[in-house]
Amino acid sequence: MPLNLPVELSEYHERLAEWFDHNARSLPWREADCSPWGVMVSEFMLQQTPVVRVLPRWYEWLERWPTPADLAAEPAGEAIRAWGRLGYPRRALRLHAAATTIATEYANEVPRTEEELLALPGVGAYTAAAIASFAYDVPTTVIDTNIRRVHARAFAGMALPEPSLTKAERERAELVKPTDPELANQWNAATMELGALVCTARKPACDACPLLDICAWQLTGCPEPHYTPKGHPWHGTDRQLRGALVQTLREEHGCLPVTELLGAVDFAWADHDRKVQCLNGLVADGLVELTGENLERAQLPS
DNA sequence: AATACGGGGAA
DNA sequence: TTCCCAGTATT
Repeated sequence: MPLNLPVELSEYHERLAEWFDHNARSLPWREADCSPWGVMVSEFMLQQTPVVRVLPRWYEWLERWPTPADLAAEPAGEAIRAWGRLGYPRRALRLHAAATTIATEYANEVPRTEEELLALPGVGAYTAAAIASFAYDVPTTVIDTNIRRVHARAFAGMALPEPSLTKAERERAELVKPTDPELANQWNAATMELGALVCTARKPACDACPLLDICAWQLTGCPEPHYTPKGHPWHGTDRQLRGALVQTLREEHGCLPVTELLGAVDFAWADHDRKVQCLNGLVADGLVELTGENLERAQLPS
């Protein structure tokens, strides 16, 4: 891949490192005394959920469940309840399952290699790389939505990256990463932070960017995106309905008659059949459990 | 390669 | 309203 940069790569590395030193947010999972488990919990919570919403939940979780075994010792339903409204509660279910594996198969220590991490439920390419790099200083290549956007702009002159991650992007990310292991890990964190604070999707603060004069996007006149992202609906969807059902059970400690559960969720667009379908979907996903002689009661998994 | 999967806050 | 957020798993 021809990068054809206006300056040496090391110039990008040095500028971003300098910027990161002065501008990085102080986040608890970045503290030197944060455990790999703390990093892992943060990475699960941060999958599609912004930092500001994650922070309070993260403190609660780490205080209540300081190690994977502490979480594994409780029912999965407690994880779903403590997840609150972070969204995608299956993440809580998978984090609980991953904690169980770590407690039983890894002596309660979060694994260090990407291969082992990838085998855990809820851990994909990004999360495995992030835990390895941030918790264990493994100088691997981390690629998240922020890093993709920074690379697309700074190195390819594009307003936005392609809708889905490409092989070319992965190769480029390898190419631009510092060779020095310590610098590589800082580069991972710094690039992500630049994307979150300055090189944002909506209205980038280019005047505050340390790469302004060497950014390919700037140098080509900030072209518009070559596509328009398609938003996905929310109101009237199964996801809204499922979310309301789970939230009802979250607030209800213990079990609830199914009729009462369905009655508690009142959307004009959702008839009884639709609610039943969604409830069954939640049961199939392991997010809800039916109990009683005729499965007439519902609860979070015990 | 597409789609399902939550939820809230900013523009 | 629309778009975005430290994505993953399934089809």
